[in-house]
Amino acid sequence: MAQLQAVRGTQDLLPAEARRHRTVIETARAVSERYGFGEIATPIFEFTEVFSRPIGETTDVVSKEMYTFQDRGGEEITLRPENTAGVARAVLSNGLTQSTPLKFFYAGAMFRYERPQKGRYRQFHQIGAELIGPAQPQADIEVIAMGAAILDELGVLKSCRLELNTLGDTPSRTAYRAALVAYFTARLDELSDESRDRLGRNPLRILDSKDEGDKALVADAPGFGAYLSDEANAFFDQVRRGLDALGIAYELNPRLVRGLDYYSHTAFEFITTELGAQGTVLGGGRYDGLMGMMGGPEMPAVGWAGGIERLAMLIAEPKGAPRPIAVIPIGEAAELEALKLTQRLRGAGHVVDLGYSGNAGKRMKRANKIEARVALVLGEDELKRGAVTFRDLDAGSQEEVPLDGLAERLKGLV
RNA sequence: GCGGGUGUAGCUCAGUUGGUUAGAGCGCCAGAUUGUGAUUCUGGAUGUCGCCGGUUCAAAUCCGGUCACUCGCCCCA
Repeated sequence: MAQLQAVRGTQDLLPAEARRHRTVIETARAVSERYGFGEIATPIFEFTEVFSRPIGETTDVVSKEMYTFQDRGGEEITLRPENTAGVARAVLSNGLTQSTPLKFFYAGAMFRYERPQKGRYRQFHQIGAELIGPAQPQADIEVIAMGAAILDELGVLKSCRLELNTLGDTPSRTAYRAALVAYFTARLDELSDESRDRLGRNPLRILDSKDEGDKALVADAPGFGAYLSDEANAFFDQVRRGLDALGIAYELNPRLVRGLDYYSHTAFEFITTELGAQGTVLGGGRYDGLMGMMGGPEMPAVGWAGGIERLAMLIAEPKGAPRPIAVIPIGEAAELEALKLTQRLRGAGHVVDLGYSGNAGKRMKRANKIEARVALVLGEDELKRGAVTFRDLDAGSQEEVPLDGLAERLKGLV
């Protein structure tokens, strides 16, 4: 058994679970289409630097969570830990910067070497949206609204809150970061080990520390407000006004920070209270710096990613396929005719199950087990008369129906 | 990467202070019913008690390690 386990942090999606995933993806895809987002699929692996440069060498994702390896040709390859960098790379590779705005939707597997937990896997799946080109706050608004619409359509928006923050423009953030580093460096010995570690990598994260000692320090730390430029403030105001106008409720959370370096301005997360610590179900923000960091032209953009596993846990049981028709041949002679009948019915769009073995009783049992709506019994007697015995499995009644009347009889039933 | 919990049949779980052949329900298979399901009745199969090692006359039970899941930290979707 030990040898036959799936690799830690990976899981098999059996049909019931796969259906839930599919519901999430198809719902998101349909909504994004209404917003004018076209689906894009980029490779599951890229050259390592596609991720390491823009995401940031010091981030957790790059420094300890990537699946990186050398391929047989000696290339440094990484399994994508997220898809924004891959999409940006595709935009540059394909020269799409000439035709902005670009609107992309995606769904697919991502890989991060983390300690697995409920809602956190090493191979996990995300849906996502990227809107590349527009610098206007309207883009942020539209992208957030689309995320909210998807959550709403999935029926999970009501159990989520939207947290919103601004990380300001780059000069604002750089100045603020420097102020924070100065403040915490002066109080280094009061800082928790973890936060001391964060000071070098992502000082903004300290603001969200759960350590009691840190919290006390954070309370007196400089606020971002003083460092926000007028432009950044005005931008954030417009985003908020837009959300207000659309009736999208949010809470301001000044401690909401993104772990990836390429973010700026708007940051947001839809968080559910129903999944414990892994409550962020969809999150993102503006990443004006990304395209430039990758060596392309400076080009503003905003987007988000949503966790399919997490969403799949929250949605209601999706409705299954229509109930099947069970075709039940009796006797050697009927086998081929049953096969042909099955094929014909499937061609006409019906869900049909043809059991492979067993006597009539066994096959009826199987029909019942798969919750067939009707059973069509085809034996030698029926063959002679060019008919089938039509058994209504709910009513428990049956009658003989000529083959050419079958379509009519099935109408409205399955 | 750090700390806690859990691991017994396909599933959900019992299993006493270590003591004979490890149990139940559900499910599965077969029969009652070889051309008719659900209900019912009868019978049956399935376990390296997560794995490796140790203690012991004796280990599902105690100890150590390990793997996996899980909760929190961390991080994020």
